[in-house]
Amino acid sequence: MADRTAGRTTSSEQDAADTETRIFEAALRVFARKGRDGARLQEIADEADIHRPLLHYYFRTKQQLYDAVAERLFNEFLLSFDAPAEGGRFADTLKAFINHYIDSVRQHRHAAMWMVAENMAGSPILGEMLARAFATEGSPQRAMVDAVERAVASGEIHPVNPRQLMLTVVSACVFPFVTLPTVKMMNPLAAEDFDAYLEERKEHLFEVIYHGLATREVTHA
Amino acid sequence: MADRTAGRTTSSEQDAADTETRIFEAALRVFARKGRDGARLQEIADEADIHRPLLHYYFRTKQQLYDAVAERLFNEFLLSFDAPAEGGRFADTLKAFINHYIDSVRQHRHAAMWMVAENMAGSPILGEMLARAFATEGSPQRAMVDAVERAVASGEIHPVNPRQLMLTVVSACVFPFVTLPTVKMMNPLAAEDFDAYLEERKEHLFEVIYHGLATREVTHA
DNA sequence: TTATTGTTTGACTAGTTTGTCAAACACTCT
DNA sequence: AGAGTGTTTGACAAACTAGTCAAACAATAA
Repeated sequence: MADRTAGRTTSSEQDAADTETRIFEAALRVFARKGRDGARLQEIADEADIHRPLLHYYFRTKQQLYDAVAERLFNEFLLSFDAPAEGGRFADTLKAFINHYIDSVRQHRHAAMWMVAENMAGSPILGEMLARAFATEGSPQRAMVDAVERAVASGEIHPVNPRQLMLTVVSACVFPFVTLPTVKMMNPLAAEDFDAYLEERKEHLFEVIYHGLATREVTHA
Repeated sequence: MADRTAGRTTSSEQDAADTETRIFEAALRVFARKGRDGARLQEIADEADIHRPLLHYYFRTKQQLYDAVAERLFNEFLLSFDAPAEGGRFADTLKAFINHYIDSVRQHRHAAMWMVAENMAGSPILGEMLARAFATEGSPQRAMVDAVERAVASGEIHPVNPRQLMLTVVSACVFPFVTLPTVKMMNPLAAEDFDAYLEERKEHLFEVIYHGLATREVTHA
């Protein structure tokens, strides 16, 4: 790869940056569609509108291209979350989290599917990144755990394992995108107007998770 | 493939059936591990302990082998569900559904991941099979929808879109298996004793979904 | 202008992988 | 035993694909 100096960007440097970006974005799309093994470098090159050997010039090998795209993608995805507001009812925090998560996955559907594929292939990298995020003071992920614990302490919600809860919420937000064709076939609204369906889903998730299904409150351990 | 007659099975017919079965099971494992594109026919042959051309003798092409395994796998998975009991509280029905679903996915983890991969590749076949199941009088899937509707009518639970609810439950049950490496890294118990973790998860899911997080009941539309 | 540096191109290679085929084999039935 | 059927084997071919390379090209700096 070119060693770009700190000085004024020249037109060739501009071209190079453009090329690299185009490769990057094309690779993102193709890998997301076809998976690492199904993707062909020729298809990526075509989609980036460059000659195939340039892929090797910028990213040595297919695997290195894949890894580079994956790492940036995962980072961007994790960084796309805001920390929940400190004060206020947990109900609002939860609602905001659900809404934000669904919007995020809708916008970064490729990234979400990529991460799932990586997990199914046994890769630990998402786990490592998430573990780092949870260990980082002030990260949105950590803040969410704290918010759950505060809400339990304040008595707003029942005692609950925050990690189980987060997994539940994330599952319910991400899974529909991962199984999109099935969801669209099973739900007329999802097929007609997916955005409207997602709004319905946001409401549903909040109602079920915060208030539960049962009509009368039951004391439970 | 051999046309097996209706008469007494001969030893060669037995051998052939064995071979076919071994191929089938090897293909299941390899495809589940590597995906359709990542899987090599040689690896399947090795794992089945046969010569590679036999794969073509029994299943014309790689794609046909893949399709054959996928179809049987999906069918078995859908058939592995029992219809919920007719009477009794919905709470019990829901609890049984969650427990059964988690156990089912644990046992057929390969199938679940395969179905997710197929969806991510855009395939409609899971949707088609599920749509058929939902349309079939007396199927477990249909029975679950009915149970939800009865529970709403009887006032045991708040009004809820049964399909949204089922998607939520299924998401929360399947997703942890799909993201297993991450789950194990984020939750010590999952890494140490996954079965115990799943028991914890069953409880958590029922509590959250049936009773909700909130400590006091709030009237809502 | 000319040298230098980084980028792009087309041609080529080496390895892999699916799929075919004819011959060898095993088993059953007459 | 011998014919007939279905199964297994080893060798082969055809296609594809990642990766290499040297030469052509473009832009800048001296």
